[in-house]
Amino acid sequence: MDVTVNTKKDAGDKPTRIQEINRRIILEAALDVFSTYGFRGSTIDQIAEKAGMSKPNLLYYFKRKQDIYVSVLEETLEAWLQPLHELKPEGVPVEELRRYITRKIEMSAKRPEASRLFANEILHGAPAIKGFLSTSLKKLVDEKAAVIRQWVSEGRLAPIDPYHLIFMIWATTQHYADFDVQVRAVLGAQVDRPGFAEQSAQAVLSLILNGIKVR
Amino acid sequence: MDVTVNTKKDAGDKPTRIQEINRRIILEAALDVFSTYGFRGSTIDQIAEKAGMSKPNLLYYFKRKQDIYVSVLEETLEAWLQPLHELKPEGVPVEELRRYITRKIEMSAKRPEASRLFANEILHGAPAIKGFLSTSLKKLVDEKAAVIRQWVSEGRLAPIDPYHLIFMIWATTQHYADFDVQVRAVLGAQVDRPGFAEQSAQAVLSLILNGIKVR
DNA sequence: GGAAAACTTGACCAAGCGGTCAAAAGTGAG
DNA sequence: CTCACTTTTGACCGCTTGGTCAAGTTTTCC
Repeated sequence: MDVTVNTKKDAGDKPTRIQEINRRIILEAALDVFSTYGFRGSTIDQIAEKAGMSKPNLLYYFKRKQDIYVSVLEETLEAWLQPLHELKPEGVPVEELRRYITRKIEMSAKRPEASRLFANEILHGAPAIKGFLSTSLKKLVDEKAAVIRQWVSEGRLAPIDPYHLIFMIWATTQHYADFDVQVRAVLGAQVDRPGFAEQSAQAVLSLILNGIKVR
Repeated sequence: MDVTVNTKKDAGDKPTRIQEINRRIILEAALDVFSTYGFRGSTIDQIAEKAGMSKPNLLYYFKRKQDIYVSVLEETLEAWLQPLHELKPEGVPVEELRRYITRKIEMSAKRPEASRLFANEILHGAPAIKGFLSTSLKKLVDEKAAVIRQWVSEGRLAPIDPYHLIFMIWATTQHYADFDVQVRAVLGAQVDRPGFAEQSAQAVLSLILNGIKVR
């Protein structure tokens, strides 16, 4: 699997109204299907049905299954990394991290499919976004790790390796989306009670923030 | 996909020497393949090749692809939950949790394929082990959550919801196995430097333990 | 050593799936 | 309205893959 995007009309031709609408519909259907069954587990027919069109019609907009997949991935990646971009060196460390964690939890709760899509992609070796991970993502993380390290060296955070801190935040915030069935199996119906998301967020927040506060 | 195991000689017939050997070989090969490509992404041929036998021969031992899958899952599940079993109410809370976390990290480091196998299964809705999750796993977690809650109520741990604590431990300890490519993309070669595993373990441990220590 | 049972495999089948194609139906600018 | 262009689809193709089968080979046990 390579990373080439190969949608119809890649060249500058501006898309027609119908094209815009149908691309959107397809990508939404594809996010649903891919996040549930993974790349290999999903079929073009499934996506086509969910999008309410015939398979050849779908293939008219995206020439290959991979193209749909990569497009969905690219579309969501941007939004996914946004919260980390907003971690500002000039803020109060604990507050900055609190906001970052809160935003990540919100995103996982609001768009669990997106979370699962990435989880699945990475779990299987990230064939489609490996390049992205080791360039853009690495750059962003390096940058923010430096910020955190600076905070630590100023004594405004407990000493902790910034990379590991970031990984832990990722792991915990995405857990409830990615492993939803497991959480449900253990906690049962209470997962659907109002306030559950807030309660989880509170637990994650308090544990991590307590762990990094200077004492 | 249902949960029926349907291996040959399910009935009491004791397996022959050859059967024992070949089942083992197959299950090992299957763990490798399934953990890398997921259930749908794996083919019987791949497993057969890795196991060094022909496809029909493999199917002589496990009648269906699912049977292999479920067997691998069951085999590893037991070991996977062992550390949690060993969380003892009579121990010193922080030390008990330290040991639990340490053991979980060791397992993830030593058998990342097992971790990925579960992650993939759960990510896709746990079709094969949903029943197990909501019975055995739930029972075990309920039990240990009660232990932790008791510790908290005795003031020996900072107040935290025990279920969320357990989820966080799972999330963080499995992250390095499940999202290995991402960790590698960000950290580069240092992942392979000796001592990296210990360093990660230290980071996870110190953050979680600091977060739950009474202050 | 030989029969019965266990094991192994090449050849094969049917279903599923990614992708093509040619022809029909719809759309919109002049 | 018309004609060029875009969009839609039924039918189809070839390859992959899960699973079968019958015929061969090896092991076991007397």
